[in-house]
Amino acid sequence: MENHNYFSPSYSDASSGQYALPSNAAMFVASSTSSSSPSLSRPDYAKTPMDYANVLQQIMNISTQSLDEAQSRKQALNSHSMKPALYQVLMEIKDRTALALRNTQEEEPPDPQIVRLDNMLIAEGVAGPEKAGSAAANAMVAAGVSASSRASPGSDFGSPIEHSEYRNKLAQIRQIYQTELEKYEQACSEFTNHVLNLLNEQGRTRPISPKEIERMVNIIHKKFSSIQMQLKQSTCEAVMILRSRFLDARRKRRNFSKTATEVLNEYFYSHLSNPYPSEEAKEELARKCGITVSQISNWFGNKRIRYKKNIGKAQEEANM
DNA sequence: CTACATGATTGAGT
DNA sequence: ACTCAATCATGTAG
Repeated sequence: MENHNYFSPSYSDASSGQYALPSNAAMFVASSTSSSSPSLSRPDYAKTPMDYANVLQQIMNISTQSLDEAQSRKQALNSHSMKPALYQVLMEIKDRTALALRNTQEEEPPDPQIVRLDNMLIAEGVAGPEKAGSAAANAMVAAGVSASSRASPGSDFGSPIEHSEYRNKLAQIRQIYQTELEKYEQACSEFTNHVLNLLNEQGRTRPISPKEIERMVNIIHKKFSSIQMQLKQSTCEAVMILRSRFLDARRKRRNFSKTATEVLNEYFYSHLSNPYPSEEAKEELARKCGITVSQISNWFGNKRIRYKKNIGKAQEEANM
């Protein structure tokens, strides 16, 4: 109850000092003691230039005060019975003004870009649940289909090596991605905690509403998620490069088996007058050779053009 | 390593 | 949708 009168002795070292309080401190005293001490309830502390001079003088004097004295004053102020109520009011005002303005353009939930990257990483088996190899295999099949028509998985000799190599690299990327992600998350929560502590600390000397804190946390998370997006972006790129390195059939071309070429050549030369197999014939050949229909089409396309070229060359030579 | 063979891709033409 | 022609990128024989 005698909290409020502790302001007066030290601040009134000049002449008429008992009103010369910092403005908020004055409000404090005024609101809590309006009836008991009428002189304090009047906000006339800044009525004359002299009062301003007083305030300034007192501010200047702060540096000469002893630490203990300042501490004890701080404590007294903090434990003032009206402080929570005052802070409550200030917080509400803050929420209604500044924060309300900025709240309007928040809440734009998941960034489509990051969703896209997430989906891709999950599809590639980099993010999401580990499926012990099958993820990589699935990714391979998917890649094959999307890249264009690919060979049937079973008949490709040499592919087991590719698979395991691809899996290894993918696992490596996955590993890096996850440790990095963990690091970011840790840093994020560390930083968030730090800020929360700071805000809690400051909450004792200035009004900070829970909403404000929440907003701050949101901002932090947004910043960190933009960093995460970069990580995801580069991981996606790495996967893409890996994919093109190992899955692009053009890069890892395998010659067809000897028997397959024999079968194809046999068909070609026995239908030399019209080397255009029908859809059914292609399917038949594909079955016999253990390759896909589109590979058959490729082969015949290449064969026709190259046969023609060879014939032309041979005739040129014959003419000479 | 070079030169040629070969499967796949691309773009134009129909 | 299919073919042709050119081209790419690898496989392989010398």
